[in-house]
This record gives sequence, structure tokens and C-alpha cells, in this order.
Amino acid sequence: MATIREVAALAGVSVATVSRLINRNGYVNKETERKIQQAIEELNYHPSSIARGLAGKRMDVVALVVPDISNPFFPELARAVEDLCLSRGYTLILCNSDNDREKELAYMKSLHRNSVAGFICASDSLLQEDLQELRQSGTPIVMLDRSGNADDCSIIRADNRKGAALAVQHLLDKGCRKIAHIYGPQSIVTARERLEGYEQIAQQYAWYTPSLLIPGDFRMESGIEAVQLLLERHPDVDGIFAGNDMMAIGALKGLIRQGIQVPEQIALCGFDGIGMTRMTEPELTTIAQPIGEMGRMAAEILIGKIESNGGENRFYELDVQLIERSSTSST
Amino acid sequence: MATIREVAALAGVSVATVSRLINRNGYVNKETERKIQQAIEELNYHPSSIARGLAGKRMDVVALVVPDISNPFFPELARAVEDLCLSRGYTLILCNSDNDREKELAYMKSLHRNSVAGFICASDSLLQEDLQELRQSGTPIVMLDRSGNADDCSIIRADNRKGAALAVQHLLDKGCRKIAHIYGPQSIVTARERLEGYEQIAQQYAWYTPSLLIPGDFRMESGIEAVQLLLERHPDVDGIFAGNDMMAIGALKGLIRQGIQVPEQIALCGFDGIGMTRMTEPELTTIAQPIGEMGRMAAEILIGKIESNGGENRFYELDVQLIERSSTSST
DNA sequence: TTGAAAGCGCTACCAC
DNA sequence: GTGGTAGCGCTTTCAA
Repeated sequence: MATIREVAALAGVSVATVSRLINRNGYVNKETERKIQQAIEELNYHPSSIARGLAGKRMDVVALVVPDISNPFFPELARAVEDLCLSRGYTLILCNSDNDREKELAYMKSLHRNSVAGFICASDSLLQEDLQELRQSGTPIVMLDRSGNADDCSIIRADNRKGAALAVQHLLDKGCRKIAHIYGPQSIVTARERLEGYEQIAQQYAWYTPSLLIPGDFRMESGIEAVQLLLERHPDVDGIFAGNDMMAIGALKGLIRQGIQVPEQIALCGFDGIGMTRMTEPELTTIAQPIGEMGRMAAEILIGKIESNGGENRFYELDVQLIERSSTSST
Repeated sequence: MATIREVAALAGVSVATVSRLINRNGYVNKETERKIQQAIEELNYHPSSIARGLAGKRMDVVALVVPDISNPFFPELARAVEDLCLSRGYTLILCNSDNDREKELAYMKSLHRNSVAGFICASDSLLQEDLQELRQSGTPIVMLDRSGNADDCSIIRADNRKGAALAVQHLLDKGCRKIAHIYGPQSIVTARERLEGYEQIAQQYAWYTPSLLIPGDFRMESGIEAVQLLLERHPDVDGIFAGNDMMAIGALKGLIRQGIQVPEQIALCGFDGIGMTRMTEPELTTIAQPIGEMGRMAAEILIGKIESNGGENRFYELDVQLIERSSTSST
């Protein structure tokens, strides 16, 4: 691995000049530049980020912590973040916390020691105090989706309340007269907001009763179980709004298992808009978050902060969209 | 962020002593140790991996490149790798190449610049020459699953041939008399091996004909299309072995769409053993690779190489297992 | 058992 | 325009 000194020697200039060229600051003679470029080629020189980091220049690694990589929503989100980072010359470290505090803290420690340039948190189980160290060292932080609110950082989230309302309204439009909601963990902000959105509409109707609310944990299995419980409680439901797509997929499976026709007997709508909703039969109607845009935006804002040393913190609430498919409308 | 010098000053010793203690090499007086430990606590000191890296000590970051994060097989694999790395004090950089050469090269460049300690490749589109730089710098490399063979590194793969044979045999046992195979890209070693495994058994039968081989790209959509093509060619097939679970899921969807009963009319078997095979209705029979073990093993071998400066290179072929579910056996 | 000092590869400041 | 050089935080001889 060639060093800057070797390049300088080969090009017959000083390391300072090479450094200036590489970082494109300061003046460098055209002819000198050519010679240096050639030397770089010849030695196949790549500046060491390590040394660069030590020498005070900001590093080019940013981290994204997701709570559950087995939920395709997060890989999709990660892809978007990754794409933008890569195109801007940053490398992404994808950390899967699995909602495991141990892992999370191990990651925080590692990130801190490795001096990441920026940090995107999409995990709900990371506490404010855990971010303290990073924050103290001035590392820009962006909170994405589940991670909820926090001081001193920008927050990016879809309009969960509106999306939930949209879902319920859609089910009503499709003729449903008793709509249940499988809600996610109330410790998670997105789950809370979606529940609120549901209630906002549902409570206007006579059929509404709290027992239409079934708890889930955002994972597929809980969707199956929720359906079971729901059918015992309310054999006459004709619409289900699941708090996310994974639970919706589980719910669909539960319904099919019980021999229930979807959407004829019960219509079903999810939330997230992950690709997998097109995998089921029938395909799932869902409220699509702009996943790609959220990821890109998070990365962009983060990099903006890294490169400008700060910038104002805002709360971005992105719009959602109903995607109508066969789980709510029989052809 | 406290430095080693501050710790040394507070403890009233030299930086060398602190360094010795931290790295647990060389002698340190009990009493001195206590004082240093206390200083470390007090300043909440974490050694900088950056500086440590520059100073010649090996870094604690390893990278895993996967070809397609939207195939749950890879997140599952990554989780296993990640867990083991974390438990051994390493941080994992998860790189999703999307089979995109641009991205791949960008990653390789970044990894090189950041001097990763080790590298696990699970991507098929990374060429030998792309690994050249890493290899030259002495970075240990492990090839996992799709990445195929390469010199100077250990290789870990499931027994794809045997798994495929197992699948076909299982379909035969279930009474199938004409079994098709949806195969993956033949540029990928695992796809080739599975095709071979299929042929090994199928060719022994009179019903076998090359037109039972339908190409796919390991993604769900291609499973749907493959089924369509297959049914045109052979309306009388009664068994399908898909080259991986994602295509199997697609195939299932295609079959259901056409109103075909699974497994009554056509039995279906996948390959990989991803969790999602339990999400469909009917659930999918599949050949399970020991995903967790593969990931852990890859990480373990890699870390072994990192810490021992090399070690012999072996080819590990892990055993697979048939998981029988309703897509091949009607209750 | 401990300390002093020479780098690791690079950036940035100050002279020339 | 260009070069000399002082660190960045740490590890690692080599002496003491």
C-alpha cells in the first residue's frame, strides 16, 4: 500500500503538494498535477482514511442502526441510505440492533471508538443517554422512523397518523362496517401514531369499541395470532388495518388458514409499502411510506450536517400514499 | 474525547504504561494498574481505533459484501456474521452490492482505504481481480455461499448438490412423476450446483427432458414468470423444485393465481430455508441451509485468520436438511 | 516495572 | 505555487 510520501517522491514534489491536490484545496500547477496524477496511477495509491482521520480531517464512515433487519422495511430503507452515502463518497456501516440493548451498546462503543462521521438512528430501543457520548463528540445525528424524537437532531418520519386514517377511510369506502386494528408496540412512536390515526376515524362510528384493538409486535407471527384473537372476539369484523406490512402478511395467512375469503369476507390493509406486499395472494393493499425518499433524505441531511458542521434541526414528516390491491378490492 | 495522554497524566504514569495495560502486554504493577483504571473510568476514556490502526495495530472492522439484501437469505446470513463479530469485539460493515459493479468497486475502494481487518465475500459479481488489492495488502478473505471459489482463502458453502437431490427425491417420494426445476443464474456457483443435483436424479427417469428446466434469476418475480412458461410447456407437471426460496415463493404465487392446488396438483419445494417460507399459505417445503452456522463459521474463520496472521485455507461444505411442509404434503 | 521517543500516513499552517 | 514541518492518538522498541 503506497503512501503519500512515495507518490511525492516519484512525482518529484513534496507531500504537501500531493495532499493539496488530493483534497483539491490550494493551488497546484497544471504540469505538477499531471505528474502527481501519473505517480498516483503508477503506484495505485489510495489515501488512507485512517491516517486522514487521525490527522483531523473528518472521516467518511457513517452508521445506520436498525432495530430489526428481518423486517424488509429496514433493508429497503438501508439500501436507500446506502446508495446516497456511496454516491457522496461515504461508507455506510449497517448495524442491526435486534432491539437488543447489549448489541446496541456494543455498537455505540464501537462507533465511538471508530469515530464515525455521522449517525442515523432508526431503532426505538436506543435511549437518549446512549446517544450522549456521540452527541458530546459533536457527531451529527439524524433520527429516522421508529427512533422517535430527540433534541439536537433532525427527525424524519412518514405521516403515520394520516396514513392510518387513510387506511381506515379506504376500508370504509370499500364497504367495511366494522374495522379492527392490529397495533404495534406502544413504546414505538410510529405504532402510537398509527393507532391514533385509526382511532381518529373509527371513533366517529357506532361500531367502534376498544376490543377491536389487538396488540401485535410488528412481526409476522403476531399478525397470525392477532387474527385468531380478533375472530374470537368479533366474528363479524369485515375489515382489518394492520399496523405494518409484516403483521398484515401474518394476518392474511391467519385469515386464509381459517378459510376466510380476502377481501370478500374481510378486507385487509397494511402499512409500510414494502415490496413483499406484492408477494402474497391476494396482494396486499397498503399505505406506502416513501421508503427510498426517507432513506435518501436522512443520508442527505446527515451528510449536509457533517460537511457544514451542523445546520438547523428540523422535523420532516413525509407524505404517504394508499396503494390499492386485491386484499381490499375484489375484481 | 479523552486521550491516552490525559489518562497517563491523571494516573501519574507514562502513556507507554497505559498502553501496555490496555493491550495487556508487558508488565504493569498492580497498584499502578488500579490508578490507571481509575483514571480511565474518571475520564471515560475509550482508545481511538483510528489512532490504533495508524500505529500499526490491526483494526477491528470487518466487512461482509452481499449481492442482494432484498433476498432475506442475506439479512439472515448477515445477522449470524454480525453476532459473532460483535461478540468477538469486531464491528461489521455490511455492504450491499446489489450485483452492481459500480457499487462493488466503490465498496472495495472504501474498504481498502479504511483498512478493514478482514473481508467476507458473499457476492458472485466480485471478480478475482477485484479482490487483488485487498489480498495484496494481506487482508484475510473468506468466500461465502455465492461467491464461489478463489485462491488463498477459505470457502464456505452448503452442500447444494446434495440438497437439490434431496428435494427431487422428496418430490418423487411424494408421488410426483414429472418434476421441473426453476434454476438460478448459471454464473452463480450455487445455482449451478443445484441444477446439477437436480439433473443427477432427474436424468434417471423417463419423464426427464431439458425443457423441464426453466431459467430464473433468484428473485421472486422470476418465479412467477417461470411457472407461466412451465405450464405452457408442460401442463402435466406435478412437481417443481425451485432453485431458491424467493423463486419458490414467486412460483407459489404464480400457481395460486392460475388456480392450481398446491400440493394436490403440483407440489413445490424451495431451497435456502429462509424464515419467510413459513409465511406463505401453504407453507413451503424447503431445503434448509444452516444459515446461522454458515455465517458464524465464516466470521469465526475470518477472525481466526486475522488474529493468527493466516492459517490454512479450506473448503467447508455444510450439510443441508429437508424441511417438509404443506407445499409438498397435503394433510 | 516503567518511561522516552520514534514513527504510522496524512493534513494544515507558515515560509519561501 | 510549493515545500518544510508540527502534530493527530496510539503502539512499540530500547533504556533505565
